[in-house]
Amino acid sequence: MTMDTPAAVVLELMTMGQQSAKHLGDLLRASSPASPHQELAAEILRCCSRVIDTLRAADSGRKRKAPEISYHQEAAPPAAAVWSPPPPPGPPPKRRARGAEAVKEVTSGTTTVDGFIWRKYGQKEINGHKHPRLYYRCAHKQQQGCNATRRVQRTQDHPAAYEIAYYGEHTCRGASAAACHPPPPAVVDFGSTSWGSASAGAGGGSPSPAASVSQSQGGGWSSPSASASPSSEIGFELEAHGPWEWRDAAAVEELIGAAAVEELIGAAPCYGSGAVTEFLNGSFGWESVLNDPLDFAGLHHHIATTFQ
DNA sequence: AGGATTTGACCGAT
DNA sequence: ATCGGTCAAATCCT
Repeated sequence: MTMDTPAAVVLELMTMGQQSAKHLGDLLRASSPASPHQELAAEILRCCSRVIDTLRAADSGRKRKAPEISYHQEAAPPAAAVWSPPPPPGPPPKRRARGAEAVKEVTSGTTTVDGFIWRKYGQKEINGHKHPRLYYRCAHKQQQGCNATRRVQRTQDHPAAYEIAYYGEHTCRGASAAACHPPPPAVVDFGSTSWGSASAGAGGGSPSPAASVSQSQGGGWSSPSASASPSSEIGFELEAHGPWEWRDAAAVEELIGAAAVEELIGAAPCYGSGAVTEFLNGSFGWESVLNDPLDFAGLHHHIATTFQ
């Protein structure tokens, strides 16, 4: 891997972060051996290590593991989540079997931004659940016959968290991916560690009560002001084969997670070798990259920041 | 007016 | 028989 790829940039940054976290842990241990903050430093270290491991694994061409749920709020979220395998050949069943395999994620965020435009088509009270389950399908089902759907269920124990199950493949993302995907995020303000972007709100009635960026009707996108105030909450989502979302400042390390890494690898635009330095001083040219539909046509990459 | 969402009904899976 | 996923008419919103 070379520094020519975003993955390489991420790897180097994460390695630096890993060293910093280790240093922080040492400092905390030295100043206060019983400090509970050491665990925090250790957690950061673990996150960095996971990202690095994943990056290297991805670089060696390893495939992702079987589907699993990613818990954004949990202390030890799994490193990866994937789409369900492609449906078997033949006409798709009109109704999927109960408990059919799905890609699930639990997000603590108020927004559910995954780079796709979803249209709500149903809502149902579910036994044993206080909150109704919401049903969405890809907005491009009509034009492109995309069969991807998702189910959003507010979790019982964490009302602010949503469990989202994804079914089916986005057939609209192939040759006409650009038509399916919203334009890439417009603003990235790395200089203040706030990552700006368009937030989907998915247009389809996603549970996005606090979405800070609106999506204009018809799939158009508007962007947050570049001068928006910095945020302590960072939302970042990348989508390779499934949706990802991190919306917790404490999970910034998770932010550059496995999906991000694979995403960046998939993107593989060429960056200069000084990218890390540029990143750190806030001058890294992400914005132009993110605004270049050519780089993102085949990608499902979304970066979101909620300004508070 | 056209598109998006809501909501009751329908129907297949269990 | 019940549950849950989808349909589609009604309604809302821009």
